Amino acid sequence: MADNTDERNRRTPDPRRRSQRARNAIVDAAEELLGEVGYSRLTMEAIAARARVGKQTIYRWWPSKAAVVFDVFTRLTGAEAGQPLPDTGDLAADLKTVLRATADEFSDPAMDRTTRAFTAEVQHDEEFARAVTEQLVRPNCEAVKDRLRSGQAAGQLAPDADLDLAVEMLNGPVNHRWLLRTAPITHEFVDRVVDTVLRGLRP
Amino acid sequence: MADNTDERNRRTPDPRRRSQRARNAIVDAAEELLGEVGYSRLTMEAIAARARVGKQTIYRWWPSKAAVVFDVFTRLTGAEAGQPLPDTGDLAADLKTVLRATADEFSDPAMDRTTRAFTAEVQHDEEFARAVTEQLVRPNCEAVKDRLRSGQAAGQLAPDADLDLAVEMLNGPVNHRWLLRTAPITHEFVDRVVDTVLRGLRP
DNA sequence: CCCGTGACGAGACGATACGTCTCGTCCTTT
DNA sequence: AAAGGACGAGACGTATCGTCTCGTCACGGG
Repeated sequence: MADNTDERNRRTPDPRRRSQRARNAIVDAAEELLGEVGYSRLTMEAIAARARVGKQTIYRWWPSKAAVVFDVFTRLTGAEAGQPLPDTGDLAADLKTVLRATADEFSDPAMDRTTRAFTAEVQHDEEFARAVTEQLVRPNCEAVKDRLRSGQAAGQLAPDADLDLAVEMLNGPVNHRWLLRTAPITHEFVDRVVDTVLRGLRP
Repeated sequence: MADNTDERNRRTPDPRRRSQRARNAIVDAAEELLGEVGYSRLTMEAIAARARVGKQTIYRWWPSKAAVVFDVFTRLTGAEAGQPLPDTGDLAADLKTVLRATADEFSDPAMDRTTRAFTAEVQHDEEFARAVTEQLVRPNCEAVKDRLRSGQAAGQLAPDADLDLAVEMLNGPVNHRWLLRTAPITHEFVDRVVDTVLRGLRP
């Protein structure tokens, strides 16, 4: 406990000296390979080789394969996470806009593969699950909830409507359909989900 | 192409000669180990050792680790898959009964671990996903749909209500909450889901 | 009823990928 | 200018994979 200087140096490298070149090369390589061979056959060694990087450089900055893929994902989704929803005054239309975009993302093969890798990892790594929830899921849910709150204030939802429930009822069906691949996720489908939820929660 | 007798003998062993003892021991061992170390650290070698079985005996009858866990799962859920729902005349009550049972299953640690293993595997194995969908998901959805149809005939749902949509809107939110561990799945939650969906789809 | 086919338990085997480590080089901070 | 440390490269021991090869024994067709 006393003198952990050695250990700290070993465990927490200096971020200021981190090579941005290597970092990008690694995430690039991971993204490419993810598309080529899928998550389960994605290996750290292949990422290192493709990125022309020592394996240690990966392990120095990322604790696991999942963490690397996490960065691939956040770069794909960009700054969009937690972005507030449009507010045109028409609650249904705004929700449809967002959910349609989600549907389109799910239909994009690259995004699909990455998101599945992700979902799988969330299942057997609870720590990773927490990170994903905090940094991606929660912000998005909050953004939707904000828009719902504004709609509620405008009298488009019952004053006592449970907004957390509403969020889950909007996302759940879309997610469920994608997860189990029961049917394609069309705009028509998400539109109907929105309509039904709003109908169920209106004043 | 011509003479594949050798290959056939090798590839398709005689099911009549299959050892029931070995089969049970393997599924038992897999279930135990799944509970002890989790799916990602579950190995074929450990299963074979615990079951006192040659590895080849596992590979002879199951193509993958996922397939073994599939059998663990179907044995846990028992014959319940595809069972018709109760029909007391009160659609909301019947749906709540079933969804509460689902909620309780999700809360059982053993079931939780197995189901997560499952969900993860469904993500990176499309073939496996098909098997799961056909043999577990579809029958359950159909059972719910049947009950909804009967409720629709009784005038409790709009005549033009989309029953496939309804099924997904019932299961989706529960599944979503469990999947992302956003909040505990209480009876109150599933009750509200049922109420909201029925309200959204009533005549 | 008995022979032969083939499933069984056990484990050796080569192949992969893991995560750690050790170099020598070169960049960056002080 | 010096030093510390991140870098690329790859060797290393370990773990697990899926296949294979034994010798044994039980089942089922003749």
